[in-house]
Amino acid sequence: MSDAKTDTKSALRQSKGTDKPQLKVDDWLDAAAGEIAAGGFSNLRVMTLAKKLGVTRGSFYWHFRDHQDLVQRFLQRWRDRRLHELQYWKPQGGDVEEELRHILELLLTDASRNIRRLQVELAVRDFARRNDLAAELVLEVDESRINQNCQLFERLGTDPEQTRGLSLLLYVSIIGSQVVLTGRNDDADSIRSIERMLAGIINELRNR
Amino acid sequence: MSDAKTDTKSALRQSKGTDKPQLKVDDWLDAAAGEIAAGGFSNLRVMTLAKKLGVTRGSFYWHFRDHQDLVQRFLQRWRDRRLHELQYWKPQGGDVEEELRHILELLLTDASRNIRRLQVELAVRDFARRNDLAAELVLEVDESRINQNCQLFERLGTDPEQTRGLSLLLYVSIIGSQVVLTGRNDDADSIRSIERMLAGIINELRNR
DNA sequence: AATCGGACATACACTGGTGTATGGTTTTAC
DNA sequence: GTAAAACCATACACCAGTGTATGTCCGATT
Repeated sequence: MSDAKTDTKSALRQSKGTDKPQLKVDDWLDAAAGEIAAGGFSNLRVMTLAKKLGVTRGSFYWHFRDHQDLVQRFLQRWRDRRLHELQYWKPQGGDVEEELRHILELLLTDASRNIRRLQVELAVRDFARRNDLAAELVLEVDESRINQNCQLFERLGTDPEQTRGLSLLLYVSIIGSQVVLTGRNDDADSIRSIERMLAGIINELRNR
Repeated sequence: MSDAKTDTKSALRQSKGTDKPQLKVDDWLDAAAGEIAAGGFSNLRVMTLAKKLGVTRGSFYWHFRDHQDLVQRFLQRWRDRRLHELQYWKPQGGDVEEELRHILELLLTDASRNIRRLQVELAVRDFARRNDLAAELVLEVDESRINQNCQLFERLGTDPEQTRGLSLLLYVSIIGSQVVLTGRNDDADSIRSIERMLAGIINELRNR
């Protein structure tokens, strides 16, 4: 009996690869991202994660204090990454027209490509409606991204009075199109349509 | 013992009011709306509903087959109501400017007033990402509302080529602003800002 | 080579939630 | 006013999931 157990165990270890990559916290968080993307935060089960990673829950409770600890660390990592990726865009200072087109492409079309990141973001956003920490972090991220937009429009020479409004409109349009259009058959077409619309509007307002 | 029981029971009935309004299906669905608004579909517990309504789960399982039945009927009622309320706006055919302003007011500012309806809508939308029926119904509602917008812009004499794009933009902006801005301190201000922005844009496009 | 801590397994207790069976009590219809 | 139907209570079996305590293996350090 105990022999059989040992057999299956070692076999399992081998099947997981000759290298035995012991799990780090980030591995758990990555797996959590999968679950959250698939079914939201309410679908985040410790058992499921463990099964998915090929270990038992005993491992989990070594890395994390409890379920809530997992959630909090996940949220914090999410915020850190979202804030960090903003720094990455800033330079690029060349032609304004080109940049605008590029930004829109990046924000709308490209964002709907890596569906995983998008699903997670929507899940976090939904979770923020009933979790204080999530709400706080989402607020922080939103604020940063809207400010980013403001800086963009300032550089494009938009009427300063309209800068904030335009930034807001752009942002809510992006989020809205993600919420409404993702996973539809006319997905790409509609996004293109909105993208052209926004580009037209911004040009219109600049040339006045 | 049985006397005591009967006493407490009758007392309880009295405490619930001299009229003893036996529950109908819609009562359960209304209560469900409350739970869903507060914590999403994953927060929809039969026990909680029963406690909230002052009855036991025995009542629930008379009205509904099971938990899933509750969810399905709730979704269907939601769709029916959303589709029905669209009919209610249609006429109003007077001044175009006035109507535009009115529509925007209605869609943005007014919508954020009755927070309950909004919370439910967001919850349904989130649920639609992992439930086929919800996804189907949300799609249906979205389609109808976007078409509604199209009809509006056609009546306003917008360039027919841009009608669809503008309708989409308006819709995703509304949903987006609901997702992003609800429950913030600068809630109303930002919504106003977006509202003015959209009004300006639409006017701009019409006068060309 | 002995040990010590990191990483995981196993087993148990406990909670919260569903579904079902059965019986009791109101309402309604006639 | 009574019988049927609608409505609700009680009690049980059952499951999924968490948390915890304790045991085990394995690699690195000295």
